[in-house]
Amino acid sequence: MADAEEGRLERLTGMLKRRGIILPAFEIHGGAKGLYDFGPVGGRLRNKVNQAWLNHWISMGNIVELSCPTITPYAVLEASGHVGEFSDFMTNCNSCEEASRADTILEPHHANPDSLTKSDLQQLLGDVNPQCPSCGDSDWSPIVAQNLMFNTTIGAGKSGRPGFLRPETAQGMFTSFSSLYRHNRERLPFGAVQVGKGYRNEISPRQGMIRLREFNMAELEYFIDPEVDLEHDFSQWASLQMNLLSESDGEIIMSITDAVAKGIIRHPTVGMFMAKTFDFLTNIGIDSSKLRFRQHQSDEMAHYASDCWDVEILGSYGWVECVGIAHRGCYDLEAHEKATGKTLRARREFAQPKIVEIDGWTTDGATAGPAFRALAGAVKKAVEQLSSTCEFPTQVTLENGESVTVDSAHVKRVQRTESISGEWYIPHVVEPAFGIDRIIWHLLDHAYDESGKDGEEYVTLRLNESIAPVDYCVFPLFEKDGMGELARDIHRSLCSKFGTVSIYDASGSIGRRYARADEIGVPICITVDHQSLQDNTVTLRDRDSGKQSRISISEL
RNA sequence: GCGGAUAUGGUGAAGUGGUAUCAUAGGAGGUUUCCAACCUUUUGCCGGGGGUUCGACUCCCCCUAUCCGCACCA
Repeated sequence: MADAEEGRLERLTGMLKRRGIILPAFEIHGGAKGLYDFGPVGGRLRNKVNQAWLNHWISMGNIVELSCPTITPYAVLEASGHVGEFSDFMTNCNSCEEASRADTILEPHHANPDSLTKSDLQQLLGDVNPQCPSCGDSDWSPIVAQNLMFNTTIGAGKSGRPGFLRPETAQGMFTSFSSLYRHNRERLPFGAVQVGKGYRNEISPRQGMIRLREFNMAELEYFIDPEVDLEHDFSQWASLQMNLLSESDGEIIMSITDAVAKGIIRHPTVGMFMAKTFDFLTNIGIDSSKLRFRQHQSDEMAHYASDCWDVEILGSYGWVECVGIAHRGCYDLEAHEKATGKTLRARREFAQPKIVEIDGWTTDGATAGPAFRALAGAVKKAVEQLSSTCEFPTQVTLENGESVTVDSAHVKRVQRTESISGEWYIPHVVEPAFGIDRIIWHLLDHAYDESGKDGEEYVTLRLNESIAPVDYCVFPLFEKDGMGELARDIHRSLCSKFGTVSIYDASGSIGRRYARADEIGVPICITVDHQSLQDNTVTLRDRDSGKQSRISISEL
């Protein structure tokens, strides 16, 4: 069984290469690890999957599409935590030049070296001075952070600023929050989607398209008010049993509706995106029996996340994570706020304005200014903290620790009633993130059917019509007597329709041409024969059933 | 990054210290050709770089890529 599966995987990748779907990139120069081409057929496939994905989310009505640069300044990814999180700290042995990870060689000397900062590690390395695992010497170079992101310089020469190729598309959507907020008339919830390239300089790309250095990702950021319980209508998924691997209950079969009701899915909006993700994947042709949701363990989730579910799809490489749906809290917007000092918030109006009685003190600028000079600002702050019953003169302690005497001439009473109509808050984010390459791989894997009609070796790629890269093949039964010309006319007229792709093929026997079309998953083949010349009808042949029907050319 | 295996037409394979064989696919022509039919003809390959040798696809070294473990990781 394993051998048969192995053979299948090789035949599948061979076919993908032979037919121009997925190929190793730059092969004539020896190739490059972790980089793939989508070929003349695959390019269109990728595009259709991207478009289906965009359409699926934009149809929600409150989701907009963004396109942000892949080149990203250092500061953005520093704020997001990627500069720190995506790093390994490396040190070189000065004797044998062997590179080692600092946290690995310090493992015997610290409970959790992974948690240390660079300078802590450097300190510990100097104190312990461990032996090189390779040559036994103890002479280490300074620690350098080796990041899994691709470095680049934005600009030339001295004006160049450090940057990276983005490791995910999400950050651009967070940094665009203000624009999104304005566009959506300052009302939550709303979302933004983006499909595009991401880059990670993986130590070891493996397993074909499963781990790449440049990959296609599609991410959605859905901004919500944490204090509003969104109403999601789960009724359409109520009877749909899902394969769930939950953190507390293990493997269970349950509808998403029930899992949300029981609190297994901790947030209804996460549940809603899980259900809609299921719809998307099955709509484009992922086999629902080879799909499951796996909840992250608490220690596996990023510290800021409150719930995270992966969609795993079963294929030739086993269960592979293809989508992650995470409740990220306010982490991202807050991180960019902290780093920039800009406000990335939404406003929440109170049902009833809050009436606040203010009764206290402030300074009188005319007297306090000359009296306290440079300290006047700090004195004002301190005085505004004083109770309304305070009596002057009094000693106040300033921020810098100094103590000054404030007397009644420096202050004035403040008594007023304020009505506060609302407040600003940092929205929370639910993020479904899709690995498009991995999804495409599984679409192909699930669609690849080697079962010939009579036990013969015959390949059909049973791709869903919505993503099939070629819509029609047009064949003249013979390329003579005018059949070729008629077939070319039909081909041209199909191609001129928006979004329709047709292939004209007149070489080889008709059976061979059907076989070629089946192998790249063309749903419908159109054949022009002698009868076509007389009555303007053609044969339509359906890929999956093989059934033929005659229809008039005008009905195509 | 460590260990192991591999690298020959587009694809899948065979083989040799003296430039390569087979199947399949592709092009052209023929055949009333509807599920990889047939006939003729044609195109196309030793991953890259060094070394040994009169001569290297073959032997040696390095590199690159692929696959499998380990490690790492959306």
